[in-house]
Amino acid sequence: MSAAASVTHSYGDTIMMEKKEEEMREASPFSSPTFPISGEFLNDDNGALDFFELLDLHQPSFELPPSSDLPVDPPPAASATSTATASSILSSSTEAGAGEENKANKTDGTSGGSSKEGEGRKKKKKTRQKRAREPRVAFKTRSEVEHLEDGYRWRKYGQKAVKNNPFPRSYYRCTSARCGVKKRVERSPEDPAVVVTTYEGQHTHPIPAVLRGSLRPPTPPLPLLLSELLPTLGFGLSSYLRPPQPLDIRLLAAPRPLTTISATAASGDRRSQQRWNKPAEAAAVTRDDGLLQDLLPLQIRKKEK
DNA sequence: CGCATTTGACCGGCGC
DNA sequence: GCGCCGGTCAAATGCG
Ligand SMILES: [Zn+2]
Repeated sequence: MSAAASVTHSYGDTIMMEKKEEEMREASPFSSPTFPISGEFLNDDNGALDFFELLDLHQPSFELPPSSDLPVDPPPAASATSTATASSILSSSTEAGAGEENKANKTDGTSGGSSKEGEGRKKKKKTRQKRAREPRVAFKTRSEVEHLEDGYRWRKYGQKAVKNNPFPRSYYRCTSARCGVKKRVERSPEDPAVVVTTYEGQHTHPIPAVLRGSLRPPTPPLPLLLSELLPTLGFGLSSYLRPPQPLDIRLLAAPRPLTTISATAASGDRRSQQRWNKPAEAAAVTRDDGLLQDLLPLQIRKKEK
């Protein structure tokens, strides 16, 4: 039930505007402080398990094994500052009863106008390989802006509207020649302030030391932390991890954001979910230091245009 | 002029 | 078998 479409209003205005962001930023620089961070990690062994799908389809009731070898700590709810929307970052409980489908407008011209001008598209690879089910890692970040800087260069190759989510999902691919890492970005249907970034694959190259002038330290912040946690799950994620950082001016205002890490692992039939709540300091993820400062000018410059 | 984004079409899987 | 849906391609467009 629930006409998901109508959800669009209130927040929709704020978020929906893609280009309008710029204006919005200038207009309300501090109205909604964006701050990180919440990360969710999930791994599909071979079944391609999406936590999104889990959320959407299975609802909050995860397939958690009763044994729950891992102590699941209920997030104390991110006690966000007063100004911000203090909501539990780990909002696993998404749409309840999301089974309704509101068919409003389909961009896809499957039916209806089937007037294709050109001709059949080129025959792509005959053997349509199903792509190795690479582990997927999802990060949840509170941010107004969708562009979260993670140090890599991405090329957008698609944008699609997903069901039960008024916000479109964007598909990116790493621009490096050999690197086939993909990433998709979307906003949480319930909390437009939350941006979920899902990475898929592993980079086969070092981080482009771009970002003019100052570059980030070669030591990835998060991996260290996870390296101790992941072994429990039975896979090495440390290689993939790279928490996106909201590239936002206002972000700087946030001193010590709360970091919530959640992991969902799927091994064959079993699924185990883990959640960690740690202060940012402990995670040391928030070593924004001078990095953001460097990015600032870059952002501003863009905004200007 | 090169490259990133935009955007509609197409495709393959899955459920009815 | 058809239609829904998520995912990808590629031509066109925009931007520096
Ligand atoms: Zn890459």
